[in-house]
Amino acid sequence: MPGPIRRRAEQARWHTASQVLAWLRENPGGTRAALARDLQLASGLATELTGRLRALSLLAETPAPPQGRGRPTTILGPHPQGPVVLAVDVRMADWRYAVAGLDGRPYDVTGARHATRDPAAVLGCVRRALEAARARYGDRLRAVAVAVAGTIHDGRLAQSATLGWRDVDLTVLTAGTTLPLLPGNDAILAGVAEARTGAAVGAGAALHLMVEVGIGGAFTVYGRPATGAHGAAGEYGHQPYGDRALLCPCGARGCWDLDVDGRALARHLGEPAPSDPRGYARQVLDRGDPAARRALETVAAALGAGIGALVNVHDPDTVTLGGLAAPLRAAAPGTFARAYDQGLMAFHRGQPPPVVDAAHGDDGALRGAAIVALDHVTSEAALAQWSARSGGRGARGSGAVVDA
Amino acid sequence: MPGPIRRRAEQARWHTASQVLAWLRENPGGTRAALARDLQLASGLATELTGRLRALSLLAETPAPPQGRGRPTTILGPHPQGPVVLAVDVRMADWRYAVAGLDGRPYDVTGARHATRDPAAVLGCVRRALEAARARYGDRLRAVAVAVAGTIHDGRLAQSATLGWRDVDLTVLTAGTTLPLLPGNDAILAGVAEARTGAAVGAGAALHLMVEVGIGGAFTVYGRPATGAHGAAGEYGHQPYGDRALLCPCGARGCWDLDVDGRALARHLGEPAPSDPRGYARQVLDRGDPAARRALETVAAALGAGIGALVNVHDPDTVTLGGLAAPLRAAAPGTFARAYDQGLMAFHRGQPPPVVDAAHGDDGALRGAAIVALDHVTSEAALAQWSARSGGRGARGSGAVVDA
DNA sequence: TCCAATATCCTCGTACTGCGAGGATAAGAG
DNA sequence: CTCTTATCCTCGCAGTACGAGGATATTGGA
Repeated sequence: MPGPIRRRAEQARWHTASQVLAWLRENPGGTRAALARDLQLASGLATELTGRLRALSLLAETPAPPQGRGRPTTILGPHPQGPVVLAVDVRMADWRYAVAGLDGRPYDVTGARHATRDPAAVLGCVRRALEAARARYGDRLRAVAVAVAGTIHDGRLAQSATLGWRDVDLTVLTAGTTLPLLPGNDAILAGVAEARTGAAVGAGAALHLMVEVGIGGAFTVYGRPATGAHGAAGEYGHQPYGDRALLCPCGARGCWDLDVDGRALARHLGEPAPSDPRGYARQVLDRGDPAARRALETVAAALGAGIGALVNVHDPDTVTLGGLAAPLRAAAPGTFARAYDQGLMAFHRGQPPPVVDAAHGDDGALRGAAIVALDHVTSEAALAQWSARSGGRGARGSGAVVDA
Repeated sequence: MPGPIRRRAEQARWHTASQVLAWLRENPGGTRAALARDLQLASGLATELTGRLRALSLLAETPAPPQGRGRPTTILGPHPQGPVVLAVDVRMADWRYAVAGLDGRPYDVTGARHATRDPAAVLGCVRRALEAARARYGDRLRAVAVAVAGTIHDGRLAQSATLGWRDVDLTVLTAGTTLPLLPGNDAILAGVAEARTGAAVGAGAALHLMVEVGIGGAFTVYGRPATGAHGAAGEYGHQPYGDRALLCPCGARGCWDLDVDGRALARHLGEPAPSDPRGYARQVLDRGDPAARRALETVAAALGAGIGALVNVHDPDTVTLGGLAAPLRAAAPGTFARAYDQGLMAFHRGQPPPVVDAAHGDDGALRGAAIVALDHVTSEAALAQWSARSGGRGARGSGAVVDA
């Protein structure tokens, strides 16, 4: 078995606790009895575990409303003094952030438009939000995840066509703190959100595609993204599925990017390249004239054909469409479906993976960031740290619920 | 944490044992002291574990030749009565099989040409080999892995251009037995072998590409292949990187397949489509005339460009070339390198993943099959089964080496 | 030849996690 | 008020892992 071999001693004891917290996020509002059933915990262990986690401020138990006969159970939830994470999404025109506790529900979602798109200025705003969260939550703040509309490479933002940034160091966000920083591509994080809590729940292997300016995406396996060696995987927009005559800003030729967004629509309509391809595309989608419809057909065909090709690569259970991809398909569903089918290898055509619209809309990346940060916080190593912080572990026994 | 939640009770106790056996395969001929160091086992635990595994016929310990001062340690190896697996590789013109023990070294490699390519006849031959192994090894035979030059989909062979098969049920190989059958695409398994024991050792994320008839490949993360939902991932040959005017037998247009193998060479040379594209390509590689060289340049460019595109998708640490891919690159290294570079997104060009020739040559798929089968056999669940078979688990203590 | 140094092995007491039986508890149903 | 049902808590037991301390086997040098 390859991969990093972990030091067992300090982590093994947190394995089950980590599973419990993971279950809590997958089953918000779940009861303790359901937990014991799902995880196949012996009744005694359920008592001990919940008691321990309660003592560590990781879990809160509130009496559940009785539902039929039998002794009533308790509802599990995040502890009011438990760890929280900060999730940030830096987008083209604005940025947003939210705090999330162990149940995964983001709260205090706040946002602002960029005053200027200068990297230092934008990151300064994010840093201030982080400092505010640190002031408010103190030691409870355990991780920061940042979704960016651009390519991440070894923790740096290698490039962003959307923001016009190149090689920006993101570690300044947490410099001087011990907070773990988890930067990620927005499309990848949106894919994570779809796979965990969105339209691809239940799919083991899921492909998410998101059109904004160009196209990004993510392939997830059981909700974990394939990020590659440096976190730069999923650059589907730079697959040469398109017209080789077209030169992409990325330096390659025939990039799919150029065939599926507002720039493609403008080209097909014989109009000048739009400065805001996303807004332009939304506007073309609202037009009803035949020329616009023809352009949309062409783009939907390019989208469908490329998705078929990516299904050949990844063999997903489900494909989800985010951003403009959903309305672009909706504008020409028949053309899309035909192109998709024709892009598939024959044996896929019997039962092609369903292509469904994303469930999280614009919130995908933010939610994905929260998920990734919480994954980090509920890892065995992080739980061991948290436990050390709050001074030793919960005592055995004495598991009586002292009520909320 | 997503993914199938496993029943802990019966498997937890085999976790460390599974790690030990995995270590054994990664460190053939390793000593017990090295094991304890690498896995950070307490000295007492190392004694108990090796003793237990020895009692279960999973491990053999032989006195190590003393190397310096200090009490000599023992060399760990597979037990002579330990479990074995059967690895099979079904190729275009022939098929081969081998037996492997827990150290992963295949032995008794045997092969034969196909008398006929009829699926039933070929599978009959494999089945007879399997029966022979069952007769010889009895209960010690614990898994069978079969590499096939074709697309696997939910355990069936969906299609094979190489063999000319369509929708062949492979479960007949083990029907009537309780042996687990692990079918796999040959390129994927060769990629596993490169990642674990070949040219991509040490690379976390590795991309393997193999040209024979068309092109197949695998993306592996820490030696585990991304197989997709049905095992059909990695069909890079059917990416529309090529000329849209060309119709592929798979039903799609512009498949990369058609640009990188013997069929492409024949097309560029104005010769009729070869019945044996692989042999034809080898022959063109041996010709020195300018026309052949031009054709090889074109194919090398198509190969390099496509690999660049796939690096954009997967972001691997290393790329390995198997089958004809290595000589095709060698025939026009400059052209290949340029096309590769131009296919990459700009930020990859600073430190592009190295493209290296595969280390296992023709043995890759067979070795990969052995690796996958041994992964299965050393899984926690399989070890629990093996232990039940040999009647209870090894006694505690009394760990003295009774010498080989 | 004998002794110190070294590296490893084995033994044993301790700690912690997890199991599962048995009884206690809190509701609804009649 | 009692029976049924579902859940919770207590408690003894089993298994894995830790780590200290001593035993053991070899080399190198006196």
